[in-house]
Amino acid sequence: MSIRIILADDHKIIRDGLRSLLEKEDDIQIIAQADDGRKTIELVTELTPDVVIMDIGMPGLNGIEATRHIAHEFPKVKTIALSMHSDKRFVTEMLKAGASGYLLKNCAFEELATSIRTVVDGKTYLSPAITDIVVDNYIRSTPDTQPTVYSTLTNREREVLQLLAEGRTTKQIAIQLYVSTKTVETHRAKIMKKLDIDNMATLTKYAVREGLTSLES
Amino acid sequence: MSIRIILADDHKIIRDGLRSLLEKEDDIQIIAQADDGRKTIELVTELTPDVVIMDIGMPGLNGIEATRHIAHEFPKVKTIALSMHSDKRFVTEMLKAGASGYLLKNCAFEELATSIRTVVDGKTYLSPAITDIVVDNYIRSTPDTQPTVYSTLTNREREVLQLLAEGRTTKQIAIQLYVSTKTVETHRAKIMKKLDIDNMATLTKYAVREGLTSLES
DNA sequence: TGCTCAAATCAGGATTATCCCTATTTGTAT
DNA sequence: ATACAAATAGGGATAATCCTGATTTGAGCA
Repeated sequence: MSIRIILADDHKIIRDGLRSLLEKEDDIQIIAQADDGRKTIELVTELTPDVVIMDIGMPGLNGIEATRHIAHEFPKVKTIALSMHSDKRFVTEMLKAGASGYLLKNCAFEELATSIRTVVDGKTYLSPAITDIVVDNYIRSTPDTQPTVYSTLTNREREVLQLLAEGRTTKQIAIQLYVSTKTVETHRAKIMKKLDIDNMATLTKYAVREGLTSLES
Repeated sequence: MSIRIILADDHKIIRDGLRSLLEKEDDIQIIAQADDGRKTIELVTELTPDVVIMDIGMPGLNGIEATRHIAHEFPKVKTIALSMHSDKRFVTEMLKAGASGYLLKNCAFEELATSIRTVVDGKTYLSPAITDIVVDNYIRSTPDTQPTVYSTLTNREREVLQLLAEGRTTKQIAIQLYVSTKTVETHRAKIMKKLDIDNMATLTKYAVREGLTSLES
């Protein structure tokens, strides 16, 4: 009895490629494909597959919401997230939603096959890069709260980060906050250390992703 | 004599999938793969393939710049753009850069195979959705309503901007481009003057909006 | 052919920003 | 009462930035 799989990704050629790869495995069988979250849920309801390979970024209903729904309604159906992002928030949300695996799109095919057999076996499979994030998060987490990257920054640090990401100089920020430039420097250094970022370009992108500033201007 | 192809995409599993699909075609042969623009150029120089399947969004040197370089240095090597975007600006720039084909990632595999044979035959292949854009543009033949990074910045400046927005230091960029740090500084200064931007945060946002770099990482 | 101009390259020197380390004060939770 | 994180800030070394000026190369054109 082979493992029955539904592929969900909004890019057809990627689905085709994955199908072509998976067809080579004797114990794996693609039974359907979907290009958005809603379609995926319909197919799962109809076919109850063993595994869903789920892209995160899909139009309409995204992969995270679809996974949440499937995990709730069909606990036996395992979901493996296939994502371009190693962004912590996506990982966190996807795992909270009930995914049994999380793979990055730059992984090798062997990893996909391995992950499928792993989740069918009732275990969790994560890409190595993802494991790092999850472990890191676990180490930092207290029994009570599950701190996100966002909550690791203090109010003052977020304030400074926002101003930095809006393009202000250290001096301007110091004047605006009525502190010395050295203080602003210290805040920035702590922010960067906490986020493991060492340049303004990456820091700016982080701030945009976190909604602290917009892409405009 | 089969068609010799180089695959360039920064996601390994996508390359694997495409390879798996293309291997089924008797007249098509994958001779190498690359995960960024610079590597692609090196491989083209070394192997002179018939066709390069080129992802647009790659780190370091992006697909548009790589295509421009290849089309100029190796006119016999055909490039097919494989993109998630149907954004007019990407299409325009990719075709201007010298691409012989433009496919959307949600196309069917048959289209990819067809496009390869079409460009080898010396013709141009466009996804239907792309054809609409190009035809629409041709009919109206209006100049671009708003200038993009491609009209205001030189090739070298765009290259530097992309690296800056990816978080590289001046020194790293100088080393990568085999020029002095002073040269990189000059490019950056010119970029900022042209765009009327005076800080890295705003410059990074600009690069993201223009598609030179992604928000991730 | 010679001219012009933009693009790409780089230097010197002055000014700022950043990095790394250390330290004090203050509020808060136990 | 104490322990700890947050906010503040300085000193000194290193690196980036700003401003000015200069050379080379190639493309376009009278």
